Amino acid sequence: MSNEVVYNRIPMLRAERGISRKDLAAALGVHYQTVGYLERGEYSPSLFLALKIAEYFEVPVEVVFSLHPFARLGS
Amino acid sequence: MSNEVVYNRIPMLRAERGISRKDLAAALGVHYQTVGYLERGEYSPSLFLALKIAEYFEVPVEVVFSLHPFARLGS
DNA sequence: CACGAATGTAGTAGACGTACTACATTCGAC
DNA sequence: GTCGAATGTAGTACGTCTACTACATTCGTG
Repeated sequence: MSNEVVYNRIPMLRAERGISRKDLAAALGVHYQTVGYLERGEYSPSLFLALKIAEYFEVPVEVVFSLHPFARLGS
Repeated sequence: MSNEVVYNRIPMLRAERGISRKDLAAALGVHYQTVGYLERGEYSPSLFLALKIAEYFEVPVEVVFSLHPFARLGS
């Protein structure tokens, strides 16, 4: 596909909860480097992993992932 | 990853709107066979495609895709 | 300084997602 | 019965996602 850019807020959600990448990876059942790749935007996760991430953070998928850039915190 | 089963309601949403697979595929910018594979559950879409599908149907991702089976219409 | 924790970079390997072509099947309309 | 539309099946090819290992960097603490 073309232009497959998916923005994500994993670093923010993880920072909010104060957990490390390693802990998040363990909770999701993926390799800790995989979380690193996602946070750096090197690629976007599979739908399966995205759903697990949203489920883990207890937020809708749209809160974590978006086709359009997220607004900065300062409204 | 293991057990990567993602359930989806694409056939229902498509039936509700009365559009063909070919039309949906064209609207999403993917091959019409790709939609067929998704509906038959042969594999789950990328997050990018999943977000576009939800956006197209104007519903949250969770309405279209789930890690757990959807309830039948009869409550 | 030495150490560990958290993160970034590099590289290989295999499974999955998508494109694409071609043909089969079902079904309604003419 | 013939035709087209919608759908299912088969198969190849390629790029992306994930796992995994190893090493580098930054930073706080003893």
